Amino acid sequence: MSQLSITEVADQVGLRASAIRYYEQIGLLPAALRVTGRRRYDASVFHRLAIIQRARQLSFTLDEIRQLFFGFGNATRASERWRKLSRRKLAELDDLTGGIKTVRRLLKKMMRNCGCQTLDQCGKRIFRSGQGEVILRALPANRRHRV
Amino acid sequence: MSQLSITEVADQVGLRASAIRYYEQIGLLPAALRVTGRRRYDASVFHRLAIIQRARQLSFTLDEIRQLFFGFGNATRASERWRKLSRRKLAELDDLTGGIKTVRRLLKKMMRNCGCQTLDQCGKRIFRSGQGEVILRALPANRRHRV
DNA sequence: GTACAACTTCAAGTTGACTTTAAGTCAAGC
DNA sequence: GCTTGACTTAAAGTCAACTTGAAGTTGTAC
Repeated sequence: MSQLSITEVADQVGLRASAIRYYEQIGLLPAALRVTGRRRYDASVFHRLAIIQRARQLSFTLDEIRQLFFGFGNATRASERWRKLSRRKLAELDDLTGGIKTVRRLLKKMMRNCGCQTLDQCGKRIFRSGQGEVILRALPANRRHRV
Repeated sequence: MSQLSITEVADQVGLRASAIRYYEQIGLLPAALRVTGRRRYDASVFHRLAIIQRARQLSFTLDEIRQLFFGFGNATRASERWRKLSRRKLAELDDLTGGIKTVRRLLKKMMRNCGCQTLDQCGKRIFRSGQGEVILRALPANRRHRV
């Protein structure tokens, strides 16, 4: 019964087969059983993939998901693992939100105050006023790229 | 007087020489005057770079900065160019902020509600509950990487 | 017996904004 | 004449998370 091909699994969870192979390759999924060379899956792969996809949805990187699986002592409860990683991620999101707010403020200021005819005028003004730094750290993209 | 080497320019604006060469290569900076093969700059490069750096700070991509310079009719005022691009960027940031809020909500929910002992338990629950999609589009990183 | 689909592996390609490296050029100082 | 240092170019490397491509294998359908 529970002998699904990689394509069947991929279709059911909305991933490409290549993504599943990739997850196996980087150790996020255990090496699947092979039958005459082809991967065969049982239902347990859906639980693993559900965690991975939920974690991706929570903006965790594959590396962080690896930490979720393997970065804790064996006795550490799943809930504690999630909480630890989630706290870190919330802090990251706070940073990012702060950066976005700063950028929004600057954008609005630019829209309000710039009356330059030419970009060269603009450049001179900006140059004279010196420039501040805003460092934005980006969210892991979480894209479904379906190319 | 106004004959600066690429390193002098780079140091003054806090970029690497390689970044300036790269900007020239992709057409963001006009090809610099060469004296026996070496680039020589006058003060005007600072105005160009000031715009580029301010735009980067506003989270514009190099491609968007190219639009700022070359994507408008010659008669279009600088202020109007900025406003058009800024409006678009603000909309992007709104999307991103929305995505972040969703992720924050989900992270907190996970922290509150998960009491799983094992990740497999977790996986089963998540799998049974089906999964929603959150697509986050990331900010251009704006990093000073100074490796 | 052979065509075909569906898989396999391994390597290389994608994106953006650069950096790094390799190999070469040039003027100045000794 | 030779070294040094600052530059030049073109090409390749970086990061993440995959995808794509090439070349090969397998079981089944005709």
